Amino acid sequence: MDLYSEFRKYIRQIIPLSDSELAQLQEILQFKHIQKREHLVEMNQICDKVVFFMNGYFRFYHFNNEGIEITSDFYFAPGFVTSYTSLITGNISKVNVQAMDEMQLLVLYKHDLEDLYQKSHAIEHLGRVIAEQVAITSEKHLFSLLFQSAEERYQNLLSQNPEFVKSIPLQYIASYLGISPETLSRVRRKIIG
Amino acid sequence: MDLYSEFRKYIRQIIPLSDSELAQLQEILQFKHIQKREHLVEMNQICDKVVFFMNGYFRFYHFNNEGIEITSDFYFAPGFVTSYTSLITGNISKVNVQAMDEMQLLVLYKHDLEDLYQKSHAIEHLGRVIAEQVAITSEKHLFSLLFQSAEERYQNLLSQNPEFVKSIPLQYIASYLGISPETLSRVRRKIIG
DNA sequence: CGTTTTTCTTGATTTATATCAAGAGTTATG
DNA sequence: CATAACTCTTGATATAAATCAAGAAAAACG
Repeated sequence: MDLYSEFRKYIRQIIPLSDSELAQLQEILQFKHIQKREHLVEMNQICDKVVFFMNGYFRFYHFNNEGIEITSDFYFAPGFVTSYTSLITGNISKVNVQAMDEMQLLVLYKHDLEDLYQKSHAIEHLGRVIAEQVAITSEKHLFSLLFQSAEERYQNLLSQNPEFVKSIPLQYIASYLGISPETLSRVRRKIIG
Repeated sequence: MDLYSEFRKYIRQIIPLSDSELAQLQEILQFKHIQKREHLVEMNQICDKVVFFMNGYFRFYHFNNEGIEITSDFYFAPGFVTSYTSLITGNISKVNVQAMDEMQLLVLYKHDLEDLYQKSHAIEHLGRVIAEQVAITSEKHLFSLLFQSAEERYQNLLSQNPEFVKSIPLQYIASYLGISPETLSRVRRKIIG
């Protein structure tokens, strides 16, 4: 199945769209290729697009005040990815968004998407549902940092997002959990026994 | 100005709504009174409403595995408040939502709101904008926990949300910043000099 | 494949922050 | 307004996790 078919299938799983609305959405898509380790969004630049992808995953990261790289998020296929806050506010992105595999992308530009939101109630609805998912995911990560210990956070990740632990280098997982790679290594040894 | 007028004014600041749409929205509002320290949402119960409030603030909190109360969020007037994840997913709320002042509330029930979303594109748009704001706010808090030290987080809060530090007991601020009250006290002494 | 590069683990030490304990302010209340 | 009930601060000590350092394991590459 090609990328466009996958896209339609994915959208239809979220909300029912008429053929005409789906066609409208598909009309604004732009095809793009991205290399492994290439950046979809660079820190300190404004992000004006959302992309759809069918394989691999993206990593979000940031350099803190000591110049240390901190990973804040992962987005797995299939789905949409963007530097959400930058897209919505129009301010510069605080994070780099990096493709962790070679991928085919379908790009939706903000300008075109906003036009569609105005034209179509159903597509506006899609936008709301996606915004709600982003909010929920972010809150989950926030709560794990605020409410749980390093070990609980890792256990929680294992049960909630096993694909993270399977596919992502542990140094990035550690950073996402707000701990050092050494601490994660010790937590894992303790758990596995 | 009464609560309903404030409500209309607040909505109009976010998006332009016709008189008829505003009337539709106002029709589903239910008036409610809440006492200081009373809970709008109880942990482990499903939240099926959003409320609008004009004074005071709400505190979100949770009990961690050791039974310690952790504050995760504050919502200041004027605005909407709800246990967002519970409202969207229909699952039980992980947090208590507590009124920190005596307040007058305008309640919107999920069921009524969803009807309106379907009927009115403009109100669906309002829902998207609010979801986006929730996502952005949550990401900001998440980033501060992941990227910054205790001291940086407090400095950041002082500049970004000075009203928090002015109105909220320090023990709750400390918890929101992911640190103990004693550590916050020491950070403050160091900063003020 | 064998070599280089990256990733992960382990131990020793340091550090930031938590915890414990007690007293000083501050706010609420009979 | 006096007493009680919180809230905040300060010091002493404990602890979880970071950092430093080096080697082992795994992955990438010519």
